[in-house]
Amino acid sequence: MLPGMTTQYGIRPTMKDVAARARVGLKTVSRVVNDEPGVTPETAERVRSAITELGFRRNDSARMLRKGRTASVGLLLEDLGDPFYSVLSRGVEEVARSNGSLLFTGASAEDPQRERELALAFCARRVDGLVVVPAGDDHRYLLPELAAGTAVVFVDRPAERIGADSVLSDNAGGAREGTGHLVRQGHRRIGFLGDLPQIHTAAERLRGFREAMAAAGLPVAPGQVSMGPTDPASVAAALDRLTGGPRPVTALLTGNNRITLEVLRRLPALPYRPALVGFDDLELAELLVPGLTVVAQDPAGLGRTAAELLFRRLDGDAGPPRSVRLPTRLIPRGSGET
Amino acid sequence: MLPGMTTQYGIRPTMKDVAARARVGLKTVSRVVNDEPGVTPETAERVRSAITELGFRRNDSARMLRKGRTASVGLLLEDLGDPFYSVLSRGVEEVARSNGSLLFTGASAEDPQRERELALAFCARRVDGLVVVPAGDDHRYLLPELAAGTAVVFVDRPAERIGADSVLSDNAGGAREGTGHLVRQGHRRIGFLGDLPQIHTAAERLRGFREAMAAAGLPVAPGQVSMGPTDPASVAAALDRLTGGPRPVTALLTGNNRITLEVLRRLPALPYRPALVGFDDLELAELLVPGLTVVAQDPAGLGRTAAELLFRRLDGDAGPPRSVRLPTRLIPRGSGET
DNA sequence: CTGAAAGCGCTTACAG
DNA sequence: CTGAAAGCGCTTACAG
Repeated sequence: MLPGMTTQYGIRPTMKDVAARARVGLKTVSRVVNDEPGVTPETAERVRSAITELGFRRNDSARMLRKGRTASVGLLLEDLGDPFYSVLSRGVEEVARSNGSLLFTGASAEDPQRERELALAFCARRVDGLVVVPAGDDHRYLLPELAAGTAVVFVDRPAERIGADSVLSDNAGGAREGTGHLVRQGHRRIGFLGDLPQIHTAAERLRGFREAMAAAGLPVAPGQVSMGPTDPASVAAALDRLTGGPRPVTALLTGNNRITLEVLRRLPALPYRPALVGFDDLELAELLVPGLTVVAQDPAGLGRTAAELLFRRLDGDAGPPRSVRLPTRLIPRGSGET
Repeated sequence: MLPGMTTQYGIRPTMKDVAARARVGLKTVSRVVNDEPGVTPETAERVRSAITELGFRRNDSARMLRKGRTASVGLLLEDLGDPFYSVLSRGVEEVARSNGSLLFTGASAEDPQRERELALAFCARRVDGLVVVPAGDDHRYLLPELAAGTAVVFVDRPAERIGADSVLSDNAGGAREGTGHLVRQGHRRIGFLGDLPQIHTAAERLRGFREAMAAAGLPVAPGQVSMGPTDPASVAAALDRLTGGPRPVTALLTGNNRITLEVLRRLPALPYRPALVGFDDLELAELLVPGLTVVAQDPAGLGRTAAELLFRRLDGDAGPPRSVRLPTRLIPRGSGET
């Protein structure tokens, strides 16, 4: 216990307790706690002593109930442990902090039901705003919240069936660039190994892949594309299909960091080594032999941009829903230049 | 807007509004909202209609002000984007979710002042408990909070100057094992490249290194140890010192994932290639050539264990402060076996 | 089965 | 400069 403290275990002193001890009114305590003017130095000093002695700490939850705003925002994403999302969340946290907001975080694990429960739980706590990496494909459940004034910005994937701000990477453009890069290396049978097709980013990257192939006049046989879950076994099976048939691919564009990782792990087991471009950068990519060529997104930028847009809305910006698109960047390091 | 909804922008309906519309008392609405018994089906139905029509959603912040517990916990760590901490936070999040709690997250950026501000901000929101990766070396500022009943568990690094639960990796043991491994490969001049010595984990790992060297009867010259900041330039300079003098080290134990990463990046620039064991596993470690030998921690286990301990405290466990130590695991992959 | 009153810990709007 | 009353949106403890 601190010197002079008289706190009792499990009992939090309130402003009322402070007021009693300092022999002043409640409002005077409130003035001192909030640095409002109009308190004589002597009175203020008496209040401050009482605060220290009792170990008083203002209850911000009660305060916010009265004030209306909670100075908190919710961040909802797939998986806190995924490097892509963890860097994204760092971006959101930085902006939240600099705007004086606390951050609720939750993971949906790609489950629409869980996305909805978490988003509504955040809203029930009356967060001022929500940054959402959506898992579901229908966000109308947020309409009452939007109507009530809760700001919502979607990031990485767009809002579905409601009008809301979104911040996305140029997924199709990135896939076009990655594919075009492989085409320029002379590849004609290029494979695309992507995530579940109902995931927006996966569909967009597949679209970019197809566009680039079409632009190069190259056909895409069904056996060149595989969309599905990204657990190790599924990716391994898909890789075997793309590289194992009568006409195996000579190059591969992998649809996200988890897929790229699994493909890299399986590469030694393949009968040959296809050229490889991965969507998303990996931390040791440059240290592999050959270095891993990637289409890099800017996860920190996605998070920062989404959060900045959110706070602009909270500051009163009431324009129509905005859609921000962040560019991707091709980084050749060797694996895609064979 | 949903069919039949009459919500007005920026105005949230309250239980009072629902009660008025359903022509019942406030308490009856409360009963329906909380699935309490003692409401006739007809009355309940009238209330439910009013809830839907108004788009009512209970204000959980107000609820918790009255109930006492907030069903939320705070997680405070160094950096949300660091893979080690992001996996740790996933562990905390999982346990929080399964205990029905929401999670506040904040990053201290290794700044004691920021740690304190964030921890107290969480407490001001009246989180039920706090999981803290501490940055500072004096946590007495939390004494009033502990006294008031807020549960606090320290993770990755211990509490300083207060008694509180902690969940740590066996840092000294892991460093001993990594060093011993290099000794068994025949190395005699082994270097240790660690984080700032005031960081508990860094000091512990250095201690383990020294113990293993002493146990092997090997001297440790000052030029074999470097403790300092982990930005790229500092690590590069330290590496040059350890490998550049008249008696360069033949093997190296690196003190954490950031340091290992920087050393790996600089390795090609060195005149020779020292054997290398890294503290912390890296995602692509097995795919490097040679594979990276590591002393792996269990970050998810640290997070889960800390959160489980926290909720046990919240469930009433009032025993003396507990200190849990999680084992590390040596994973030989090639870089340490030369 | 139903609801009016008091209270959770603050701030707001006023009055002195 | 100071403070009593009302209210934020709920739940608790009672009474009918």
